[in-house]
Amino acid sequence: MKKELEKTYNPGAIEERLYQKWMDNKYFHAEVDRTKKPYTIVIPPPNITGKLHMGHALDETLQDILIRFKKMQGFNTLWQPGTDHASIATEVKIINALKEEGIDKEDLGREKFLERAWEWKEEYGGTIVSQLKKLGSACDWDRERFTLDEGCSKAVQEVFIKLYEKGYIYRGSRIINWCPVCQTSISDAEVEYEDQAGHFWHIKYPVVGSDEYVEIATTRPETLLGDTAVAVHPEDERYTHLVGKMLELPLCDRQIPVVADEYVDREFGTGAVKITPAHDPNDFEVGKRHHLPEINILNDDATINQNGGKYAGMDRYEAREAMVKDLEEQGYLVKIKDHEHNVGTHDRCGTTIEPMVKPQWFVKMDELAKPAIEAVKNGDLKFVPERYTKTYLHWLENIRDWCISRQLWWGHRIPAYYCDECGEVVVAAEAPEVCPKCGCKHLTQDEDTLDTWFSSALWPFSTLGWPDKTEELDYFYPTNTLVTGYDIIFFWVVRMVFSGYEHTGKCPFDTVLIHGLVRDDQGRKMSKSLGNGIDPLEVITQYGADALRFTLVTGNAPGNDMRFYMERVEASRNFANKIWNASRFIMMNMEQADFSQVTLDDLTSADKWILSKLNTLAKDVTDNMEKYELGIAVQKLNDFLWEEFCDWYIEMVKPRLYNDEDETKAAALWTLNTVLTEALKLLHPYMPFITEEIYCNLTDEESIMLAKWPVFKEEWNFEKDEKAVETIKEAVRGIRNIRAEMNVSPKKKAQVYVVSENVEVRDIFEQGKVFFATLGYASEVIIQNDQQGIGEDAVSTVIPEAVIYMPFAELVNIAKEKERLAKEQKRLNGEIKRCEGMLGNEKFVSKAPAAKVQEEKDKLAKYQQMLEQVEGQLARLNK
RNA sequence: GGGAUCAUAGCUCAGCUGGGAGAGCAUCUGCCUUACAAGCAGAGGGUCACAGGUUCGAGCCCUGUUGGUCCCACCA
Repeated sequence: MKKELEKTYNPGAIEERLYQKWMDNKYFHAEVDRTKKPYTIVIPPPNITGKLHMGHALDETLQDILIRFKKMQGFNTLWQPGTDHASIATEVKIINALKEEGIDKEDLGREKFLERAWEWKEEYGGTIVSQLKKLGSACDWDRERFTLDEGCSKAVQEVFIKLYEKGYIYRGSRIINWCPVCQTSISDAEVEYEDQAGHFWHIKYPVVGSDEYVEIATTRPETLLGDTAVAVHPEDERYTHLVGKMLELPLCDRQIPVVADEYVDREFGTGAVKITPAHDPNDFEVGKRHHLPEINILNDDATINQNGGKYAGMDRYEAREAMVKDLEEQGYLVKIKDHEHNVGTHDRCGTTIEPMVKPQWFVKMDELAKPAIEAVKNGDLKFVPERYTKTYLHWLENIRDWCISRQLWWGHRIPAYYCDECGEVVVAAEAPEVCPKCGCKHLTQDEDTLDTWFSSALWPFSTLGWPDKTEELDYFYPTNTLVTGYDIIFFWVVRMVFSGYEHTGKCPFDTVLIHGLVRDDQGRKMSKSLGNGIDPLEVITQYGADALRFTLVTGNAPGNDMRFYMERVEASRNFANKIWNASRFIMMNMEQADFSQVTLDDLTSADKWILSKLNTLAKDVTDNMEKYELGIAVQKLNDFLWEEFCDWYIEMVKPRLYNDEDETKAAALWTLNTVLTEALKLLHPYMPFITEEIYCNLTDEESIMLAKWPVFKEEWNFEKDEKAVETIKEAVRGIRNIRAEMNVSPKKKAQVYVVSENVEVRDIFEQGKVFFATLGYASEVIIQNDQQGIGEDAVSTVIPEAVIYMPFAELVNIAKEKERLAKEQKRLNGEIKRCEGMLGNEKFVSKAPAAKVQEEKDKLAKYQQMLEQVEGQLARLNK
């Protein structure tokens, strides 16, 4: 007994139930099964601080589509889920939460702070997961992981020690990016540059023992306190005589040398550059070359430290103001010019970063980058779309060492121990009991934790059990497709690839599917500050997860940004409703006849036509999906289901369904049922909920997730019938067109004469007679080979090989009809001219493929024949 | 400064290896036709940014121009 469906599709009523069913039945769960080929995706782990946003929704939808598709294709699919501890993002949130309670992080202490952090993780870490479930994500939740869980931590430790022993991880005092608000170092990738309106302060540095002075220009006058030289270009004649001389550093009781360095651009500014090795990356390099001292003038919160004399204690910007004032008063300030410059900010908090020299841990990148570069060159790794290969390569080929230590508590603590006595550094999994060098027992672990991306870099294999040699790792790794946004290629993709090669010897995935950003209706980034974000959960509540998913893959090519607005979701919802109602219609009719004995021989042309179309659809959709052209695939599904299946096939079949005497009724039902079932399977990856609900009601099968992916079947390929039905469609469209233009009421039925001299065409119409009643408002269809019995007042439409006549008598507006025919005449003449032009071109005929030439010849014949008919009609009316 | 990318219907976007321009929304005209008005039928609307080139043939390939977006880069 088939259940009846409700009149409109109500996603809220079924989504939760179906997801629960999938979970209960363990459809998402994967086990090692050597008889099947694996297909694996690791989820880009969302931050535990996160709330589901549109970016996630897009990312997860793409992955879910691939997983469901591959599962139906027979792969043993694993979608490995999990979350990221997101060290800095989370730590900041917890600090803020503590602040509200009036608690300071330092006062609380590391241990207690971490307790709070774990509590916090338990409380909020589950939110994002429950939200992912609402989308329908077929993740294997039994295997859920966390970047800070035991296994992942073990992997991190293993990697750190291994790289340290290999000399790829080192500790050193180098210039790093410092965030004065978050009070931690950050990597180059985390610095976001933005153009800011600023100034150029021109300042005089007097030459010692002379009246001369050197004028320098700076955008950061406060760094003057840390200057240890002024550099000029070695070939700059303005300054050559000063090289080696000493300058008086204004406001400070110090003298600094003039050095010559090729780094200086003579054309820029005054051609003389103040060198502050401790607070500028370039100056740092210059300082190293000239053995200049590094004077740190900043505290960790970017206030001036004791090296700043009277300015000590001031904030960096306060000090700037005060110093400029003093410089002016003392006559050192030459001028102030407006100047736009690039300022580095911390991508998390927007604070202007301060370059500082600090002891930090780094990963040496040159060797590690090599296999990652090789991977795309030898084809082991492929980007979709391909253009992102360049982005990836460019970054790797210009990579600098990666600063991995962070002055944070929430994260993997660096497994390095320092001897309090002799300063020996020990890197080990366990704290050493005694110092291996001096034997004392006083060792202190490094206070710092690792960059959060250090652990995510290992995600594809740490989640599968690495460093242990697990069955899962052996079977599911390397994974297949990685789906992520172009904005984290540097942060994550690059690091996973070189980590994969280094630690497992393999590329962690073969394809990276890159998607763009989801923007608002005006093309702006969705952001909290703008308040223009659309909450995916609200969209799901209002329109259903299927509609949201459908929207996110429709009309978009891989790697492109998309605009998101509610009208698009409504269109998707309408499509879901269309499927729902078509299914409802079919199910209502199913019980009226037994179609279990129907064979292909029983099918009519219409049945074969739609079956054949479905067959092609299965092939096309599969091809598109294998090429990651999901937007195209979904468009084809939409067109097939809505136009071909609903608007044409179902309408064509109705007369047969409503007539119990009709011998082909069972065949119609069989076809309706078969085509719908197969089409639902093709649609399932995109709209998992509605397809599951209908499929189960329709078939009594357990789940569409267990169904086999439809493939092209030679026995469902009916070219002749496809052609025949297309001819009928053409005729019906012609009839409708005339009626609409003549303003004939749908209530007024009319006779339809089909005149064709071609027996085969007459035969097609003979078989298709039944369709004209409902589709073409025909009261009677007369098919003949001449114009016998057709009144002079009949209107007509010409299609290839046939003319359709409709006697409307009093309704006909002869003038209008002539106009219509004249327009058609003109069109055909144009087409003929085009064909003749091409065929008259000797080069076309000789160089174009023969099939193409033949095609044009056929078209020409067709148009000539039609033109003749149209002109015949005109002549008839002009009589 | 380097690189990527975009410019197609009123709006938002598709257009796969070059072979007669498409969708959704919007607009206009008819229809409550017993699956669906979240619907049906019909219509209008595009020198595919501009200028060259390759080709029998270009929205698609090449060069340049204009305008927009993004990424990278140490110009103090």
